[in-house]
Amino acid sequence: MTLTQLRYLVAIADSGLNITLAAERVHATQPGLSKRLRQLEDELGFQLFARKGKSLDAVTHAGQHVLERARIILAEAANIRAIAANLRNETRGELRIATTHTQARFALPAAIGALNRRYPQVSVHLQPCRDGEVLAQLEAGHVDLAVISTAGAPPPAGIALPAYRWQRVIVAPQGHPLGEHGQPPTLAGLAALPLVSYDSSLKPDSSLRRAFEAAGLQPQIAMTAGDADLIKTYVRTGLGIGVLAEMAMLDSDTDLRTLPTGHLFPQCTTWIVLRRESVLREYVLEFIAQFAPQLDRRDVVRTLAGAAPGEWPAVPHWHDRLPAALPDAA
Amino acid sequence: MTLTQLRYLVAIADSGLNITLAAERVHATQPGLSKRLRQLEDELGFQLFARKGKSLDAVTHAGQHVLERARIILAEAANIRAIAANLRNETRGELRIATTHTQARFALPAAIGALNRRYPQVSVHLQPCRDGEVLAQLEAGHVDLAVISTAGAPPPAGIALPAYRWQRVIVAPQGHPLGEHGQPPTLAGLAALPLVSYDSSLKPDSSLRRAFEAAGLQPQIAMTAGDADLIKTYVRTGLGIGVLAEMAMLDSDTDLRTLPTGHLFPQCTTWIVLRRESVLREYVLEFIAQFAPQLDRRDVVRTLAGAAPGEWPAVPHWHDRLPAALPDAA
DNA sequence: CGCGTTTACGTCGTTCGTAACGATA
DNA sequence: TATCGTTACGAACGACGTAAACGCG
Repeated sequence: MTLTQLRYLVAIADSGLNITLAAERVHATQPGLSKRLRQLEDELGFQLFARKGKSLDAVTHAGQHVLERARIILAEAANIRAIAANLRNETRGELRIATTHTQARFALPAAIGALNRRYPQVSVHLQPCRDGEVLAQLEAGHVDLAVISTAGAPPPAGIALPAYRWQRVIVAPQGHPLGEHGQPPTLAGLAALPLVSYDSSLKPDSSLRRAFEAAGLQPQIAMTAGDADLIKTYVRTGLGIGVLAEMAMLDSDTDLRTLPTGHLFPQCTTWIVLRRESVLREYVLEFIAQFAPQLDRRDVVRTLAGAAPGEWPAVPHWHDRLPAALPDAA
Repeated sequence: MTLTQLRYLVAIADSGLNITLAAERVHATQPGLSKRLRQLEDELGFQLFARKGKSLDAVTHAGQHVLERARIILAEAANIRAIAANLRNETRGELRIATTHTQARFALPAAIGALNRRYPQVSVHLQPCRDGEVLAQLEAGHVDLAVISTAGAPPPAGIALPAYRWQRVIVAPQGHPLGEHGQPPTLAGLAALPLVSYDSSLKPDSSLRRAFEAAGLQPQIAMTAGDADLIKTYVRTGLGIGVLAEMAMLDSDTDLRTLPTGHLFPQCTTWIVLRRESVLREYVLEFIAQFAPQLDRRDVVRTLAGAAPGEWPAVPHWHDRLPAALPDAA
C-alpha cells in the first residue's frame, strides 16, 4: 500500500469511476492509474470496484470502507504538508471554499479582498453549491472550508464557527402598496401575495416555510431561484414580493423597497465550517479573522484540535459587522 | 512523502531516537532509515528531530505534530489491511493486549484460551504495564486493545467497554485474628494493621487510599507489589494483611483466609479499551465476546464507528461471569 | 468507429543493502 | 575504542509514459 495508490483510488472514486478523467486530474496517465488500482486490489485481496466488462461499475461495499480510510489518510498527509508550509512561512497556496451563491456574492467579497491584499499569492476557489451539498464537499475533502447558514442549531458536521447573524428582508418594487403606510407586513399579509425566494424555501424543513406553517398559513411561492440577483430581477418585473437575505440588498438597489422581517421569521446564523482535526494554513486563519473578526485565532485553533467548543463571543449582526470586516482599511 | 517514510519516522520516535534500534524493529538497515528520515525532512523543509552532533537529541515541536498525524495515517493504513484480512477470512494474525498483571494472570487466561481454541493461528502478545502506561500503549498504537480497571468513570481515552465488576478482598493468613469471630473488618480496624497491596495504591488518587482518607484514616502500607502473587506470598510470611482484587484468589489458596470488602471500598469496573475508529479483526471481536459475553458484537462495532455509546447491558460481577466466559465448554 | 480499459515494453528514478568513513563519549 | 550516524556505491526493483491491442456501445 502506498500513498500514491490511495490518492489514485480516491481520484477514481471522485471522478465517477472514470479512470481516464481521474488520470487527468492527478496529472498522470490512464494506464498508470489502472495498474496502481489493480496492484492495490491484489495486495488487499478483494475488488475495490465492481466491474462490468472492463469498466468500473460501482464501488464495492468493502471499497466504501477503504475509501473512507483512504480519505482520512490523504487528509492527514495534507495536514502534515500544511504544518510544513506554515512553518516555513509559505505565502503561496490555495483556499477552496464551498458556499451558497448569496454568501459568495454578498458576504465573502470583503473578506476575500482583504485576504488577497495580505496574501496576494493565494488563489481562492469558490465552489458554489446548493445548500445540501456544501457539507458534503467539505467532508469529501474537496474544499478547505464551508460557509453556510442555518436558522438555529449549528450544522451537524465538522467544526462550526458562528460568523454573523442575519435576517430575511422583504423586497418590493417602489410604488408597491405593501407596507406603504408604515404598517409592518404580517405573515398573513405575505401569504396572500405571490412570493419570490430561494430554491431552498421549497424544502419542507426550510425555516421560511415553517414560519408560515406555524401560523397555519400556506405561502404562495410564485418563483424560486438559487440566486439573489435573479430574485431581485423578478421582483422588479412585478412577478411578486421578494423574500431574501438582507446581505443581498445593495445601496444601489434604489428602485426596490426593503422591509425588515424581524417579527416574522427566525434569525439565521452564518457559520464557517471546518473539518475536524484539520490543520489550517496561516492564510486560512487570516480569512477567518477577516470574515468573523469577533473570533479569537487561538480559540479557533484550539477548537479544531478537539478542545470542547467553549463559549464563543457574541455573534454580531450582519450590519454591525461590516466595518470590522475591513480592519486594514481603518 | 511516503508511507515508508512515516513508518520509519514513527519507529525512530518509538525507539527513543535510536535509529539503529528502529532499523532492527522495522527489519531494515540503519542507513536506510537515516536516509529516508533526511529525505522527509528535506521535503517538509524543517527538522523533525533536533540533533546534538550527529545523534538525534529530541523531537522538534513541529515534529510532535507531524508524529501525531503520522500515527493516525499508519493506524488507518492498518485499518485498511484489517478490513482486507477480515474480508478474506484470514485466520492468522496477532492480538496485542496492554494490561496490568492482575488481569493478565487471573482474568484473561480463560478468554485467551478460548480464543486460541477458536483461532489457533492467532498469536497473543500480552504487554504488562503499570496502570498509568496502559492507555499510552494503546494510543501510541503499540497494542490492539487495553484491559484496565477503574473505581468509577470509564478511562478517559478511546472507547471503553465495561467487561465486569469486582471488589477488593482482604487476605490474611489462616489463624490471623482479623475477623475471626464473624465480625466484618472495619476501615479503622484495617488502618491499624500493616497492609500489603498494589503499587498503584500509593498513588494519591488511588481509590483504596481515598476510601481511607474519606474516613479520616491513614493506612499503613507495609509493602506494595505490582503483582498479586507477590502480595499473597508476603501475606503468607506474615508481613501484613493483603488487600487485592478478588480475581486474584484461587481455590488452591487454602492457606489464606479471604474476607469481602463490599462495605469498605468502592466497586471497581474492568474495561476493554479500544482506539476510536479502529477496525477490529474478527478474532478481536471474538476475544471481546469471550471476555465480556454480555456485550453484543454489533453494538461494539457500532460504537467503534463513532455511534453514541448507547446503553450497555448490565455489567456482571466477576464471580457471576465465570461460567459465561467459557460458553464452548458447555 | 469512438471511448475507455488493459497489456506490453523500454526508460528512468528510487530504494535498498553492503562497506567504508566520521563523530562522540 | 565502542557505539551510533552519515556517506558512497552498485544492484535490483518499481513507477512511469508511450504505443498498441482489446471490448463495448
